[in-house]
Amino acid sequence: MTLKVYNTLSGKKEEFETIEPGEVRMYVCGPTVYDSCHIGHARSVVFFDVVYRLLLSMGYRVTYIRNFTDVDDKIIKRANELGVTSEAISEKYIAEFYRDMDALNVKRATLEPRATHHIDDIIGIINVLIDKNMAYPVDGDVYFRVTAFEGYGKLSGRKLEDMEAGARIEVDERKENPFDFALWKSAKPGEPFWESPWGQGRPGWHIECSAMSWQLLGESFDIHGGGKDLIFPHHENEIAQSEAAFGKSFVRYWLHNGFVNINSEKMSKSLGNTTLIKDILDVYHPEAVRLFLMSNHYRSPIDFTEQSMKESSGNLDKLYALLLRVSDTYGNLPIIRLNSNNKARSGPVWKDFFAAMEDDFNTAKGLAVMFDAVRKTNRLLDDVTGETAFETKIQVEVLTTDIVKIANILGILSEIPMEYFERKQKDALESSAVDPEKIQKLIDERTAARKSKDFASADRIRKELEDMRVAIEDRPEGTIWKMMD
RNA sequence: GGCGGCUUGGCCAAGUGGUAAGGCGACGGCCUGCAAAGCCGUUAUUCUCCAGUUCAAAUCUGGAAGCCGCCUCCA
Repeated sequence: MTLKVYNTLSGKKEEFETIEPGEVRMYVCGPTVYDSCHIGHARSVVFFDVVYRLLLSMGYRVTYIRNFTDVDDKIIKRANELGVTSEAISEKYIAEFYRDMDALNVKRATLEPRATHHIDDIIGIINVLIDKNMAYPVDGDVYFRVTAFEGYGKLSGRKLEDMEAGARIEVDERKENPFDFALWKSAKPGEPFWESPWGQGRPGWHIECSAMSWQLLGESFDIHGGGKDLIFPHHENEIAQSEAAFGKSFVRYWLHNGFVNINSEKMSKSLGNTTLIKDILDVYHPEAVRLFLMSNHYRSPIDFTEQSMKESSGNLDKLYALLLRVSDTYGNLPIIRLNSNNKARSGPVWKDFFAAMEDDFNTAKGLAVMFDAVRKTNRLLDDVTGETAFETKIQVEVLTTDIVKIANILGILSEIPMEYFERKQKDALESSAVDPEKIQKLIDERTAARKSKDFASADRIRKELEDMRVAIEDRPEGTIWKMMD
C-alpha cells in the first residue's frame, strides 16, 4: 500500500516518498485576507484538511503550514475605501476565516504564519537573490530576473518565448523583461511600509511564501498545495525565488485543487455569484458542505447547486440515522468511536476506503465504499433475530467502526447523532414558525385514533401535519416527527 | 495566439486494457392499517463522434465536434 499523488510538476501520478522518513512537511497557500471566504476557499482548505488527516492516520509526523497573506494591494485598497488600516481589514477577515473554517470542522494547521510577521525573512531572501544576481533593484522596487532562472515555467509548462507572443501585460520600462516580477514594492503615500535596504516598502505577493516556507519548513519540503489558479504565476514564481536563492529543489509534490462553479458558471465577482461560506452555512449543515466537496475528485471542477447540496444533506442524514440506529440497537456507540481511533481494529471497509484515498485522494470512490457499508449495516440491522443477534452485533460493530473511522478522515459525523437530529429539528422549526407543542398534540391525537382503528382520522391528521411540512414516522417505540426539507 | 483539462444512464459521479462502483431520482416488491425510514429488484449491450492498435478499449493511438480553465487579482 503506497500513497500516490498527482504532481503538477511532472503531470503524473507519483509514489509519495517523503524527504525525511516518517515525516511530512506541507505548505498550503492560505487566503489573502481582504474579503469573506467563499465556497472556493472552502474547497481548497477542506481538501488539504483531508490530506492532513489522512497523512496523520498513516502515522506520519506532519508539519502543516497554512499562511495568511495579510499585506497586499487588495487589502490596502479595501482599507482606503473604508478609511481604516490594512491591519484592521486583515484582522477582521482572519477572524472570519477562522469562524468559517472552524464551523466546517477544519483542523488548525501546525503553524499559521502571516506575511507581515516575516518581513525580515523576506528581506533576507531578497538580499540573497540580489547577491546572486537573480534580482535587481530599481527606484526602491526589487524585481526577480526571470531569464536568470533556467527552470522558469517548469511548473506551469510554459516557455517565456511562448508567453511573450500573446502577452497582454502592462509594459513597465524599468523591468528588464515583462515577466520579471516584484519581490519588493516601494511604498506610495498612505500605504503601509517596512524599512528595507531599498527604502520603505512592502513585499511582493510571491516572496512571502518562499520566505515563510523556508523559515518554517526549510529549503526543501514535501508538499505544496493550493488552488489551480495559483500554478501561474504564484507557484511558478515561488519555485524561481526559492530555487534561485537556495540552489536546491524546492518542493517534491505540487498539489492543486480545481474550482467550484456555481450552477455551472464560473464563480466571480463580476458575475455576482460569489457564494460565501457563511451564507451557505445558514442553510446547510457544515458536514453536508464537506460531503458535497468530497463528492468528486479534487482536481475536477465541482458544481455547487441546490440539488447537489440537498443530496449531500440527505446523505448526511442517512449517515447519522445509521449511527442513531446502531446506538439505539446496541447502545455501544461510544465504544465504536473509541475503536475508530485505534489503527489495529480496521476492517475491510476501511481498507477499501484507504485504497481509494491512496490513489490520489479519490474521495468520490471512498464515499461509494462508505455508502456500501451503510447499506450493509442497515441490512444486518433489518435482519436481527434472536438467533443471529450476537453474530450480527459483531458484524455491525466492525462495519460501524470503519464508517466512523472513515468519517474521521473526511471530517464528518463529529456530532452525537441524537443531538444532530435535535438541532436540525430546532433549526427547521425556527425557520418555519411551526409550534412544536401543536405538533405533539396532533401526533397524540393521531396515536389515539390509530389505537381505536380510526384510520381515516389518523390519515387526516397526518395530512394536516404534512401541510405544516412535518413528516412523521411510526416506529415500534412510538411516533417521531421531523421537518421536511 | 500559447498552454492545459473535460465529454460515462434522467441528474451527480467512480472507473486508464479484461468486459460499466456509488449517490440522487423513477418504477416494482418486502415491511406498514396506510405511510415514512430501511431493505430487495429493475433502470447505460454501452461510455460525444469517426478511424486505428489489440484476442480484448470507456480505458491506448490519430482525427473531428462540443464544453471549460489558465495565460491579469483570484481557492
